[in-house]
Amino acid sequence: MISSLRGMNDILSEDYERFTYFISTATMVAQRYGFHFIQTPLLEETALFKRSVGESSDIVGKEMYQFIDKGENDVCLRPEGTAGVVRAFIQKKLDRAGGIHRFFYHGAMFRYERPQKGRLRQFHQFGVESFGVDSVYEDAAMIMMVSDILKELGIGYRLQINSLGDNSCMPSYREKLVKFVQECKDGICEDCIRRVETNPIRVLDCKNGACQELYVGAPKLIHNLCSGCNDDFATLKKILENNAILYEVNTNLVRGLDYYSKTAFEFVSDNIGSQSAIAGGGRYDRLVEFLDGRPTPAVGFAMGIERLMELIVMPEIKRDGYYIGAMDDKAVDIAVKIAQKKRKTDKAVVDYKAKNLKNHLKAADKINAKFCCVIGEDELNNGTIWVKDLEGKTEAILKIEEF
RNA sequence: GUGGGAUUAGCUCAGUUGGUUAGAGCAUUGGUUUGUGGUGCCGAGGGUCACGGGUUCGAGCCCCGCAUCCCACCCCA
Repeated sequence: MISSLRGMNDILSEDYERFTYFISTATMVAQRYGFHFIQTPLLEETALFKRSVGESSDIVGKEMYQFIDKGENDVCLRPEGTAGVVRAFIQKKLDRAGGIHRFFYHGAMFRYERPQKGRLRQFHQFGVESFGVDSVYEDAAMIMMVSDILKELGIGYRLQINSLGDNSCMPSYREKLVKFVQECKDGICEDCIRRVETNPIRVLDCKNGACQELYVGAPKLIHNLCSGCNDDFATLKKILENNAILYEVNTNLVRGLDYYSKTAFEFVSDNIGSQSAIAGGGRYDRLVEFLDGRPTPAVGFAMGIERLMELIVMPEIKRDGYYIGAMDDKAVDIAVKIAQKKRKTDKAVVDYKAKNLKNHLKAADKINAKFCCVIGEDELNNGTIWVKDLEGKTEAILKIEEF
């Protein structure tokens, strides 16, 4: 037997119901905020991710499905969604056109990781990207959008926010931090020694307890912001408070992708195990320029659909459509004909096997039909059909041509 | 990539110190009180015990390998 590749799952029946329910809910909310759908390819030039996500990140460093195609191009399956959207934005010259452009997307992402619950090699994200708005109100809108989606789906969460600073305050902070970490170098873990070289900010969210103890006195990003970043962060908190969004400031919150600046946020659930981040995002004002576009402020987020699917409270399934059966083989043809008529507007399922009324009712109940319709001996003789509303428990005998 | 646990019917799981034909519940399916369901009763089908080796007279059970899932690390959504 051939089975699916490790960390790559089929989505069917009940899972698919959840999946589409999520997509339609998230789409509805994104459209309410004025966002438009965008679809970008699953396969992109490897350089796109190296330049945007950053070579120091684990995603690019060791988790990409990368290969040389038949035209000798270095390509890879997208490990995240933002880079492709930004690439499309620039390629369509929307950076030159100016104005505001708001997109949402959803689709498969690929990372060669060791699978776990809530962590797959092929997984799905829903994300939005906003270009051309530098106001921190847009950052807040991102957070409120995620909050709205989660509320619609009945999902509880904790929101953590932080500010990563911008070009005028981040570099000097980084120097300060590197200096601090190098002073306590002897006590820190191997990973942190590597991080100091590659991406020093990442030491802050090291999970190693010994490291964390050493970093208690480390300079905090939040205390080293320039006045612009500081004001924006204060404004962001105020907007969230005004709109009744609960948050906690996590000064160690660092986004895993290099392109973020200023606002960073993460939505966390306590109910799905260790892969607890269900949505994350922030501002990335420098990325468009990095990818050869005109400097354009931007902010966005992404949600992990498989992680959310575990948490979604599905609305109650309502009885729907017609079940049509016969108690005599001679009536099956009539049942099929009726079904074809009903299918112009409704769901109709025919049982091709003659059986007694009780069994028809059982079968109709099993498929959650609203109406159980049966043609028995009497009905066959009179040109009628017996119809029972399984919800209201009322029944009637109708002329077939009137049904 | 590192460490740990699990894998028996479609699903959830029993299976004694290695010993005849591997069980249950649910699901599926047939019958039934001769035209009233979601909640009766009786029956049936369904398993190379993940896969590949080994030890043994004999392996679902012990040993080795391998795959997948789960957990922790790592990473992140």
